[in-house]
Amino acid sequence: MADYAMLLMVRIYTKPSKKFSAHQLSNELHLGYASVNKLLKMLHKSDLLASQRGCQGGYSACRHTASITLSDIITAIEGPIVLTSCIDENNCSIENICGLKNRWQIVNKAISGVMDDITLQDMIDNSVANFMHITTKNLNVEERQYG
Amino acid sequence: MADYAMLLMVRIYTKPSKKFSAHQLSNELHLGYASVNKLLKMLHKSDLLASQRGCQGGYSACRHTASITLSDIITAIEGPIVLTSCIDENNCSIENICGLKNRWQIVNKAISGVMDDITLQDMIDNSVANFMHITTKNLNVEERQYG
DNA sequence: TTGATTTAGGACTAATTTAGCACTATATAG
DNA sequence: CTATATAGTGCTAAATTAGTCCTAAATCAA
Repeated sequence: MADYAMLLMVRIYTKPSKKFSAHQLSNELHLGYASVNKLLKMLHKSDLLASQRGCQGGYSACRHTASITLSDIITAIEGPIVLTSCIDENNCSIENICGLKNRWQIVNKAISGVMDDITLQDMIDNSVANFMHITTKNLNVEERQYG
Repeated sequence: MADYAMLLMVRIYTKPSKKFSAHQLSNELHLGYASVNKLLKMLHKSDLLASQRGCQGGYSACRHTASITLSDIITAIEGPIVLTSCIDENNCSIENICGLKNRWQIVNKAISGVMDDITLQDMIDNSVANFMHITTKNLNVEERQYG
């Protein structure tokens, strides 16, 4: 679902001055109306979209694309990013036996960190350059395949 | 489940010369026998553990801890790491409308890359030093909280 | 004011996924 | 031969998730 949400965000933020109704987006992107409707509500609740009710209303951009991260969008739809249950909950029955909690926390921060680095602007701009800070920092991505 | 698998791996690879039966690990780590049994089979199938059947048999280390990554363990239990369905499957019905596939691929590689950088050795060693290459490269982790 | 449109919010249902369990076969040591 | 322990497969139940539905509230236009 988070990928649908990203698609909606890209569509709306590509034309920041326009208002988009759920019906319109559903038709344009060939996604089910009910799901689109629900996702838009969630994105608005997390302050990632402005909304206006009533006739001629709809959803629209409300922030700068560079200030919205992949993390923000995923969190809005799926809740906090947690690799293991021991991180945000305190219900791990084997916490004292396991002893890996602090290391999982670091791993989790590393993953979240990557998602914090990727902005909506990166997703809107279809150029490799916008991803260089990700690709060169973390891994061996062969850039030509995205050129 | 992947976190349980990691726990099993850490336990077994901490004493590489020993053989561990599923019953023994289940008791020691307070995890259900059936689940432990299943996970060990999967880890063996992915060549992350050696196994010996029969009386006095069990599972044991079969590789170097530095050559086993978090990626390996997660993949063994949960299959390929894919953020979005468009990445490994070809069943996305809106692929031509969406246009974000190549960017999702990069994001996915970034996440996988982090997990490729973390080894079983990192998880076994309970020191911050072993995670420095992750923490300093990717993000603003406050190191003191893990000291 | 009335009606059409469109979001807000919550509840409910159906589908999928996942965890947990059971059973049979195979291998090994004593 | 027997007890132990993994290998492999299939099934069941639980939990999660996707998708639907309904009612309320806001806005615009006739």
